Amino acid sequence: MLEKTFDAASVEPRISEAWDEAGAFRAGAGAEPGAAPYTIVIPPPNVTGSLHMGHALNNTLQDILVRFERMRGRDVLWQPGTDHAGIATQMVVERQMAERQEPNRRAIGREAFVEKVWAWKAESGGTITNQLKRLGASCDWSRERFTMDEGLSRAVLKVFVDLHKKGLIYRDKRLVNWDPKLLTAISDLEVQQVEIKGNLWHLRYPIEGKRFDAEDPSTFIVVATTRPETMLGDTGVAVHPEDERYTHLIGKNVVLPLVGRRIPIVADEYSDPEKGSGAVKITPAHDFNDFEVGRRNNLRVINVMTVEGAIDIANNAEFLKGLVVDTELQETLVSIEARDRFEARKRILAMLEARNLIEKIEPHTHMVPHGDRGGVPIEPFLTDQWYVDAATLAKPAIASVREGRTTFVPKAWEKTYFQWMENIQPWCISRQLWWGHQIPAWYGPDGHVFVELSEAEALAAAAAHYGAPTALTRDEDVLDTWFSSALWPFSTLGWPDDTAEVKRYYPTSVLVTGFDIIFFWVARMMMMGLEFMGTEPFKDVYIHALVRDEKGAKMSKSKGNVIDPLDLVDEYGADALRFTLAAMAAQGRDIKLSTQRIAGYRNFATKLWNAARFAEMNGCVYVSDFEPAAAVDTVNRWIAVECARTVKTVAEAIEAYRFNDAAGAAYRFVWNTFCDWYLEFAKPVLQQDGDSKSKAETRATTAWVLDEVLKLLHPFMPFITEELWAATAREAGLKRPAMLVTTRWSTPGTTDDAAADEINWLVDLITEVRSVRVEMNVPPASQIPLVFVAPDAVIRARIATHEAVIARLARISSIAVVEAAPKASAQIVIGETVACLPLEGVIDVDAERGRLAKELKKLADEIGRIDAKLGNPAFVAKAPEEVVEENREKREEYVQRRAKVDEALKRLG
RNA sequence: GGGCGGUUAGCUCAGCGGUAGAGCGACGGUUUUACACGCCGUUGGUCGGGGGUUCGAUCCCCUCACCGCCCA
Repeated sequence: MLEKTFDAASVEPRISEAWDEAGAFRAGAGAEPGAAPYTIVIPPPNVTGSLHMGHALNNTLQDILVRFERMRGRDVLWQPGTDHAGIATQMVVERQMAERQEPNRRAIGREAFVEKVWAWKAESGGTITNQLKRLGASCDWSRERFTMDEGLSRAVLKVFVDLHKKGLIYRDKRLVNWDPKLLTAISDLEVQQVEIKGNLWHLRYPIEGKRFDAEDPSTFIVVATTRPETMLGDTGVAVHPEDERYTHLIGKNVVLPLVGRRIPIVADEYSDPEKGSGAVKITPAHDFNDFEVGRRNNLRVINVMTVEGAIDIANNAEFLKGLVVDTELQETLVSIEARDRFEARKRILAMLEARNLIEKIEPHTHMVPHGDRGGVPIEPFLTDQWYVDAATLAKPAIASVREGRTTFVPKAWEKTYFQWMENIQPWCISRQLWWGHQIPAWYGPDGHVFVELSEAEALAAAAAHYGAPTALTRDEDVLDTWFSSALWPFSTLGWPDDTAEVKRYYPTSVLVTGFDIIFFWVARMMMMGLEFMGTEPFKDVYIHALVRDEKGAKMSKSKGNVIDPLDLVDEYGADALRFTLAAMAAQGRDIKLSTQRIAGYRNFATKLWNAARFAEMNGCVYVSDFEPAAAVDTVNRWIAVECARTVKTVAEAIEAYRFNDAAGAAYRFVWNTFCDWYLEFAKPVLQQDGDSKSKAETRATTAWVLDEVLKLLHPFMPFITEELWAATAREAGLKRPAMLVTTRWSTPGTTDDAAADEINWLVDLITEVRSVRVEMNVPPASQIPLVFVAPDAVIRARIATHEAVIARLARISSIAVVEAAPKASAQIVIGETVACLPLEGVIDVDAERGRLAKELKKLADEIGRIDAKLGNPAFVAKAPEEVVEENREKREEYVQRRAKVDEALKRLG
């Protein structure tokens, strides 16, 4: 006997273990011989991460696809793994070392530090994969990969070296986004714009050759800036060429306050006459726009900061070049040198103020770039870094989507993809970190670079180049983590080795991910897949929504509105959470998650459980050769047809990534069709004494539908369905040939319109009787007679067939057939049939009259509406034939019904 | 400033050329032996405003308003 309720907490671990023991998730498990492959690579979560709602949604959807295709007999591989998350992981380990008061990484050296990171990974790196298992994610865990694995690292090396040899990776000196906290370059994508309430400082820069007088605007030019501390590195002032206020100054110099450098006033369209004063200071070493302006106008590039973002001028030859160290500059050097950039800002402003060089201070809200990991404002910084020529690699990747070889679902995301890909910038891939793939570049004594797969090959190349064996030093830097993630769809399958898995499982079937990493990851996989495999890495890209809190706010730690999916699993069960996410995963809209909704789907799981209990209690045991199409009883034929229809709907919806439609169709069938109606119809048969053919058929049908439902729901609710699959057999003393996870998806079914008509009539009848009972205030417990007025042969047969059901579900004491409607009764029109509830002395005749009159009016309105349409010659002429016909038929139905209701009303007198 | 998306029942959302659906809530009833995480019934919407195309518009086009997100 099944337990009274489904206990997710105790069942889930047991089922997980059983799947594991059966090897049910292994690549190809349960596949038909010769089946086509179905591959998904997991978006590798960050190894330092723990499961959040986004992961829960992302992996639930993938698991639905994977379980569905596995059950259909495809050769399924769901490839799991994690990425090494260079910066994040290095930070985690450094923080841990600090907490333990251990010497920092520089003190212990690179090798020892990297060892510590590996040790950390061995101990804590499995957190998120274990959490995914709790969700039921049916990845082939035996194939789990990590971007720093030996094999994946070889893939990285090969890609780097090959791209370098093709000229698609190169070293360049450019301004990069520098994180002064983490001391590394980061890519454009890792920069987040944060709105900051700052100031716009209007500074007076004295014109060379004039005696500065704060009262006399002709002696200075006002520049507006949000970052006054960078003024130390100013090498020009730009004004718009057509800005008449400044034309006379173009070509003149200003004397840079606090420093004394003569810097030119140049004309450049970058300067916006509408903004600030219309004149802007140019600091090419510390601003991306200024860098371009400087380049156009031949301005010097003077870096005035250290990598930590502190002022570095006292021993800075480039800064001091051409300067005379007078008392003013001496004061500046003493006061500002080595100060952090924000402290330097305060001091510089104070010094400018003291010299009356600040014209005004305007509060100014603007976007300030921050490093997404370090969280501090990034500093544009001039350094040598490695770059990927993304523009070249992007071209075939754009074509793939344009020409439909890879499709985004929903299609709207293709626009986003194109927009970014068509304006793509060189990708800075070097990072000044220790944790990651060290760049395979070695430098000779003269700085000549050798990029090879190994040190030995580099040395050999150097010997050839220099004509003698030459010592080399390896580039210290590592690669952006996304560089290795870009190879994920083939590196995880064993590439660059020529493995059977690469041949079989590449390209993958679909990539499931959130829109936030289209740029970071999807685009880069497209580029690398095309370049190295010659084929797009995936056929479809399904972009799902973001999970938000109930109010629609993005979940974030700082807002404190993060819901831990595992808390929900604990409270409602993994199945309920999964079903909720699937049901809410409508394309193109974010998910506002509310616990009420999850509770609702937990109730659904309970409903399913109870239906199985009911079946069990009534001896509904699976009959192995049961053939639904051969069923005799109408209700059995009907439910089999409804079930088959649902199977089809759900399958088509999953194929189209319409998860909410799939979940909705399954839900409605199980609850509203199977439980609310079929099982109720079955009760009189199942609960009659003795055995009958009908009882046996109903038992077999119930068991069969239940099995179909378990299969249908398994991709969404794997735990409860797997549990019931085993339990329903066990209780009957049977054993299933296979676990549900590898059992074949449901078979195509039959149609039977006659059965559907009959059951729809029955449902309408019962619903109407119930409704009238309530309206007429018939006490719920009382049984009342039902009288059919002159039914035809078909209806008579239906009445005879379903008498017991009608009596039970509509609480009817007796059913009779008469030629004329009894007086003072409530009358119900079902199609062409009139049925009466003779309630002489019970019903309120006026109320009944009102009820019928209301219905009559409704019918008249409908008919009027259709008449208006059909009376419109343009409609009849232009609308499609079937629409016109449909309206005629509908009108005919309404007219007939109106006649019946009208008669009923007249009978009341 | 540029781009994208949204605005449908009290709430959360489906639908997207033939005048609207679900879940939750609300209200009323119900301990009928699968299930009160249940059952039965009821209520509830000029589909953001305006204009256009069409025989017909929640659905297509234009426009306005408000709300998000991304990029400057």
